[in-house]
Amino acid sequence: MAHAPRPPPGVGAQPVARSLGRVLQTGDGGRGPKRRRRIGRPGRSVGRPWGQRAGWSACAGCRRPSPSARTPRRISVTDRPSIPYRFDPDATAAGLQEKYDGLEAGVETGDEVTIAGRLMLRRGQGKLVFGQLADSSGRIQLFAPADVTPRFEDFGKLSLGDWIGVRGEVMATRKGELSVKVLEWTLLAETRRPFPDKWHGMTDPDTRYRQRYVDLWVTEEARRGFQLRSKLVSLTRRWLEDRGFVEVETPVFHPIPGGALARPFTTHHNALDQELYLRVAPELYLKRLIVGGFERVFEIARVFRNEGLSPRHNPEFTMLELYQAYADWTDIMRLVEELVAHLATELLGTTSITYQGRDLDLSVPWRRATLADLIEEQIGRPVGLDTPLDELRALCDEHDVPWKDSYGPGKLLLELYEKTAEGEQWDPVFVTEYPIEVSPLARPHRELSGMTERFEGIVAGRELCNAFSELLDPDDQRARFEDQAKDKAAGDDEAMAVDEDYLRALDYGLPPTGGLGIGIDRLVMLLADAASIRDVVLFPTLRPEQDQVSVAAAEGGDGTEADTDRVV
RNA sequence: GCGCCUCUAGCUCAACGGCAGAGCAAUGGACUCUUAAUCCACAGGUUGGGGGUUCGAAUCCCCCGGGGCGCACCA
Repeated sequence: MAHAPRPPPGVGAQPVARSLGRVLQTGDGGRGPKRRRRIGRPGRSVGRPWGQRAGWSACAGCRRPSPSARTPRRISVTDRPSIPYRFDPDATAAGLQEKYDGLEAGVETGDEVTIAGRLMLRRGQGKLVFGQLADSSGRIQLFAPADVTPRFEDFGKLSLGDWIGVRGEVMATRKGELSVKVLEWTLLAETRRPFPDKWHGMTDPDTRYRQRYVDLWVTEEARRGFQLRSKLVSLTRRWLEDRGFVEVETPVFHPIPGGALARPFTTHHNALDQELYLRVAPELYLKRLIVGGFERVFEIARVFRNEGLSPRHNPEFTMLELYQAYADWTDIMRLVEELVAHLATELLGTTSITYQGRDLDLSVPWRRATLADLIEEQIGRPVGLDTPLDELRALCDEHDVPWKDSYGPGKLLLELYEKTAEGEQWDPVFVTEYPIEVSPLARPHRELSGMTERFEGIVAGRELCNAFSELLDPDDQRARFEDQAKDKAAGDDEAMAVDEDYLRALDYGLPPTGGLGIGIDRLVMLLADAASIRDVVLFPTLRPEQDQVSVAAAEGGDGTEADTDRVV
């Protein structure tokens, strides 16, 4: 009710106020609950779910237009106390659907339950109202006959989207629809804004991302995706803990950004008067922990990269990184394929999945192929680190791969691979043997000079993980850092800096270690069949809405110079 | 950052140089078994913002803003 958009101030409020007053009047007229539920802590009587409310009738003359919403208030400030402080549902929609599955049409069970949720559909039938209540588990029909449901008139006037609590009897209608016959009900929250079309829902991506709270109620797939994400993370933790991995938390603020080739966000700590970077990877801290004696560690780390947005990139995203002492890259390959197959089996019941309409086989073992082999598959010519620079450059030109004079053969190979081969992969493949030149933290290959024991897992044409036998040698690491620093000095924003403390840690001795980083968002995309990373990130990074920017500007400025360094 | 597309009622969409419309939601009413209920009535708009062309602009052009996709960068 009262959802006419943009009403003139003060108009349209009267009838609404009156009916609303009734909605809030919870007098039970002799039809009180059989068992009064006690809520609040023992000894205190803070609001009773079905009890009388004081003050509701005072609202008729005090209505005024809502300051923010386009729709007028239906509950005045003085009415607010009639919303109970607690509510105790003892059943869920899905739980009832499961428990009473197959209940015969017309049966009244005599079982009373208390449920709560949003009213998502409503169908009036004169002296009978049908509703559909949605909670986090699912939906169930409400059955409200005039001679049974208290404040029947008001029940029929509830807005789609209102939260209500209901006590009622489990029954099946004559048509066989499982329902709860409403014996008591109370308003738990009104919606002052109309919900989107009950059939078409919400399709505008911008609105879905900005107002995820609405999207989650109206878009089934959205809920499913995020539930899957939650389960995936939980299963991953359990799986790793079962294998002796210890979960840790390392700093988000890094004095020296490291662990990945990426542009960091910068910020400033006032008390330390210190520039800090938001981490682009937790890698160097986790390897310090191996030095410190944690033999198997992992972190599910939110990381931040100051780079473009795309359907596959969000500036903040979640990486699982893990490090296992005494393991090498082959151990990590097995770990990755087993973990992913385990997650697919647990979440989807199979390793034969469909992604974006195309079959995808995640079953173990995954294919192994060298980076050079995959390039050759695409361009029909063998290449390697010993291919003359001129030839590699010519090949790049031939395949529209841009290159710079500073690129050595390793970088040229990587560029060729990424532009010609990576996107062509579909079923999982471990791409092995990355050049040292492009792998500043990976240990040199035990047999091939110029190469590292590094691999990436590619699934559905995109990188899912990056892993290697870790570089142990402090002198080699220092040399690699210095090469990176040279690039950085030459203007490469993504190059690493020399991290003296990390080198000191290596001086104390890092044992042979296998390490891994998996993009959790992309893994969820794969298993949730999501086309965009924004479908698996609850609140993806967006340009702020205009009026929010002005609010932020007005509230900012506490006089410190840090204001100019705010990370946006 | 560049290119293409897009923005119309709360939501989903029409109208594509000639009176801005429909369905759902809302509002008033009818209905005791509905399933996106149905039926009657009623209301709802600075067509993202600004400028221009035109007798006339939601429609064509320019600028600005939001978003989507692609490229670039990356995971």
